[in-house]
Amino acid sequence: MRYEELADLPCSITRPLVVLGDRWTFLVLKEAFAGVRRFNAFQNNLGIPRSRLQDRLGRLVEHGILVRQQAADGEHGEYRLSRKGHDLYPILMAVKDWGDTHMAPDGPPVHYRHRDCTGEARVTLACDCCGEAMTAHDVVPEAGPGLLVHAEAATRG
Amino acid sequence: MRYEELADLPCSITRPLVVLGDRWTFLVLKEAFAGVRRFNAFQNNLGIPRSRLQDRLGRLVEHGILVRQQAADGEHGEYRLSRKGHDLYPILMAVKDWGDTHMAPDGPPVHYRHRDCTGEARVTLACDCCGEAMTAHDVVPEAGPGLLVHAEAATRG
DNA sequence: GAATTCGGTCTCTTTTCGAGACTACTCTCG
DNA sequence: CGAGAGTAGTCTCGAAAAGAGACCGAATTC
Repeated sequence: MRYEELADLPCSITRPLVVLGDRWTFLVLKEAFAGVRRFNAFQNNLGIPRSRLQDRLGRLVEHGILVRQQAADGEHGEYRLSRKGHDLYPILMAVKDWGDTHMAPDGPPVHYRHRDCTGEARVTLACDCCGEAMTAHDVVPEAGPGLLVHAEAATRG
Repeated sequence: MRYEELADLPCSITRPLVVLGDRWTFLVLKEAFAGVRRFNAFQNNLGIPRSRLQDRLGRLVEHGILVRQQAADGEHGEYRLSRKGHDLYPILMAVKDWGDTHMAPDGPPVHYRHRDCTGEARVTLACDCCGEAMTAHDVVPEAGPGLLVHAEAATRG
């Protein structure tokens, strides 16, 4: 089971991707952000095989990204985004920005507008200190605490 | 081939994900952003099966995300990020932010620092008009030009 | 000229995926 | 009550994709 072991690496890009990186998971999340909560709604909107959907929803619940709620009034359960799941939104919007730029020859299919404003949601990468916009070229990686802990554990273990 | 057909949908989240959404592609890109350019380097760093890597690199080149460069001085070729590929960086950094927040109990393994500054790279979602920070709750979807063109094509076809 | 390196291919086994039938429970309506 | 519909979830089985690792050919090094 080599692939799953990647989740043990001290890398904050790799670890999420081991959970989220497959055909359907991000698409399921996209639907969740669009307000979808019922099993059949996910299934109909995406055309995902039912057993696959079952699997993915289960994994997302397991990781605390979705929360299973048994609706009060005898209705069927619902899958809702947790706080942790909600925090995934910038990832989807970053994907959207890229899609609009590079895969939408006819212009954006959907504008994601700011409520009560003419503007649109846009993802930016910036320095949290000086606020300057950044690209990959401006970034210098540097060991952080999680790496040291990991190295110590590896030495002991 | 139902899954690939998702790429035809007028959705700037779905379309990129059909290309990028699988086990390895984002991880390959992460390596590319870390400066990796050689086949064996990708393979060693990730532990990805060689045939799989071959496949993924090929697809990324096909989509103009990586560019195959035959090095001038008889050396082996290299895979480099195109402009289009380079534009994927915010997605990876958004994943990184989420990973740091939710999957790094010992703190971030790696800081992505702003060159010549004490700050760190951070992804933010904001309104491109008023500049205010946004979350999923502040977003209202609205039909854009790409959707209309799509609808017309569907009507004709 | 033997060994190595490198990118790449091939083969075979295992895993995952996809399609759709099937189950079980609830609700509704006559 | 009993038929029909809606919903969530399971099962089966053939197809596709992934994984491990051997193999190949060209260039490079020793």
